[in-house]
Amino acid sequence: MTQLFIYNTLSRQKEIFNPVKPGEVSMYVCGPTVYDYCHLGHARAAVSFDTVFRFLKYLGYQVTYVRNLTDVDDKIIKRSREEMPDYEHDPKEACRLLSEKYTHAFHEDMLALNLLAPTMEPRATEHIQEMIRMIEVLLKNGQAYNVGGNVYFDVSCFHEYGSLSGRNMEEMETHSRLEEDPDKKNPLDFALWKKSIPGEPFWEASFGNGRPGWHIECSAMSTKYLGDTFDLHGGGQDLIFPHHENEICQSRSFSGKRFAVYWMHNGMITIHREKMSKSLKNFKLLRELFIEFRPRIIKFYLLSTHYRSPLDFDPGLIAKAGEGLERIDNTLSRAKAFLLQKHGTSIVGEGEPDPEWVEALCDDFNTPKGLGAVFSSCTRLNTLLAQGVAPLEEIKNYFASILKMMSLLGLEAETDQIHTVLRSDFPSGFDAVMELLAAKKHDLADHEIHLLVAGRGLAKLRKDFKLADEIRNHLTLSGIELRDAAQAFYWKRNH
RNA sequence: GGCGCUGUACCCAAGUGGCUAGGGGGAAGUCUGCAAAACUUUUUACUCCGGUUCGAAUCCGGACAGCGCCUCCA
Repeated sequence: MTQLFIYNTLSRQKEIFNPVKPGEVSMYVCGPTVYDYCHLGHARAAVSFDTVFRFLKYLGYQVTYVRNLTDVDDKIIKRSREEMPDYEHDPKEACRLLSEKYTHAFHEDMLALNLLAPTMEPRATEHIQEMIRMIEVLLKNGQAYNVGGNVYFDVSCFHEYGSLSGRNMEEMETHSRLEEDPDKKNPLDFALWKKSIPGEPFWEASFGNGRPGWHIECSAMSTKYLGDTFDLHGGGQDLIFPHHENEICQSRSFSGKRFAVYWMHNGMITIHREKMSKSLKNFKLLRELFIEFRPRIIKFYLLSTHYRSPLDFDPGLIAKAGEGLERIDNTLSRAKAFLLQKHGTSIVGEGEPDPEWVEALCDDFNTPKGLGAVFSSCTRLNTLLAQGVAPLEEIKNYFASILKMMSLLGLEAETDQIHTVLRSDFPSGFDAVMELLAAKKHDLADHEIHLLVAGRGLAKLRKDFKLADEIRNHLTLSGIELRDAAQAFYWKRNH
C-alpha cells in the first residue's frame, strides 16, 4: 500500500499517516451551526472531508467519521426570535424547531452534492450532560472558574496554549481585540458556560443554570464517540483560532492525554479575493448555485483545487469546470456504447484506479492531480476508441478504471443521464416517427425520444437529410442534445 | 503589531533542485451530409532582486503584491 501523507496544521508539514489503532481511523469534523442555509464555503469543508473519508475507506481503514451539528448558540437564538412566532412561549423549543429546519436543509444540500453520511452526526443539545460533566471536572481541577454563573477556562493553566495557531500568550494579550471583561482573569480566558439570560434557553447545572459556550461541545462529543485521543480533526482554516485552540486546551486539561493527532484545515472560499462569510454578506447560497449549476459540477469545481488552497469563487470558472467534466462523461459514453455493441454489456466489474491517481490522493488528498490522472486516462481511452480495431480488454479496463476513480471521489459518472441508441436499433418505417413529429409535442418521454433518435438514424441511412434535420431540430427545441458517433447515437436532456 | 498562507503560460490549476502535469480558451490540421465529439500539432510559464549549486521556478535571504486568522465564521 502506498504511504499516505497528511498535512498536519500542528507541525505545519506533511506527515506520514499512522492511525492510533492500526486499521482504524477516527475522525471528527466541525459541522455547521444550523441557523441558516449553507453557502459554498460550508460545501467546501464538507466536500473536502468527504473526500478524506472516502479515500481512507478505499485504503482499507475502518473509519468512524463524526461531524457535529451546532444547535445552541447566539445566532440560533437571535434567528429564532426573528423567525419563530412561538419563541416567547418556549424559547428552547423554538430554537429546536429552527435548527431542525436548517439541519434538514443542510442534509438536502449535502445529499445533492453526493456526500456520504458521516458515521455519526451528534447534536450539541443532546450532549449537554456530557459538557456539564466535563466542566465540572475542569472546575474541580482548578482549571476553570465560576464568576456569578459564568464559567471560564483559565488559560494560564495550560502552558501549551497557542501551539496549534502558533501564537504566544503575551503577544495576544497585548494585541488582542477582545473587549475587556472584568469577570475574566485573563482576556484570553474563554467561556465554557454562559449563565442563563431571561427569555433564552437554558439547562440546569450544578454550577448554575445556563447554556454551553461554543468550544466545549466539540470536546465533549469527540471524547464521547472517539475517545480522549483520536486520529483526525478537521474544519475550516478560520476555526484554527480560537475554536480548535480552545478545544485542545480544554480537552487536554480534562483528560491529561493527547487530543487529536492530525489537524486538517480546508482553505477559504473568496469572492473577489475576499473571504466568503456571513458577516461580509458576500456569500453564495448553495441552493441558489444549484439553480444555475448542477451540484456535481459544483463538486468537481471544488475538487479541482487542492483543499488547502484558497479558492476564488467565479461562476465563469464553474462553467469551465463543467466543460471539463463533460469531457470525462463523453469519453465514458463512447466507451459504454462501444462495449454495448462489442461486448453485449457495459457492465465490466470493479476497476482499479490509475496508480498516478492513488499516488496523488496519498499526497495529502491531492484531488486536482488525481483528476489530471483521470483526464489522462480519458485521452488514452479516446485514442483507443478512435482506432479502427480497438482492443476490447484494454477498453474495458480503462472504462472500469475511470468509473472507479470518479466514484471514489463521489463524482459517479452520469452514464445513466446519457442515453444510447445503437445503430442496429432502427425502426422498420417512419410512420410512428412522422406521427410524433406532427404532434409537435415537446415534453417527450424517454421512449419517444428513443424513437425519434432511431428514426433519424434510419433517415440518415437512407440519405433523407431533410427528415434527419427536421428530427434533430425538433429534439433541440425539446431540450434534447443529440450526438452522432461511430457505434451509436447519444442523447441527453439539457437540465 | 503578532501568527500564517499565496504569487506558475490567455484563464484555472498541479508539481518540483536536472525528467510531458492536467483542464478551459485561442490557432492549424484529421474526421465529418448537418451539429457535435474525438485525435494530432501549436499557444511552454514560474512576481522581482540577491545568494547557494555543475544546474533553481523549485533551497536560502531580502523586496513587492494579495489574502486569512488574532471578534462570530467552513
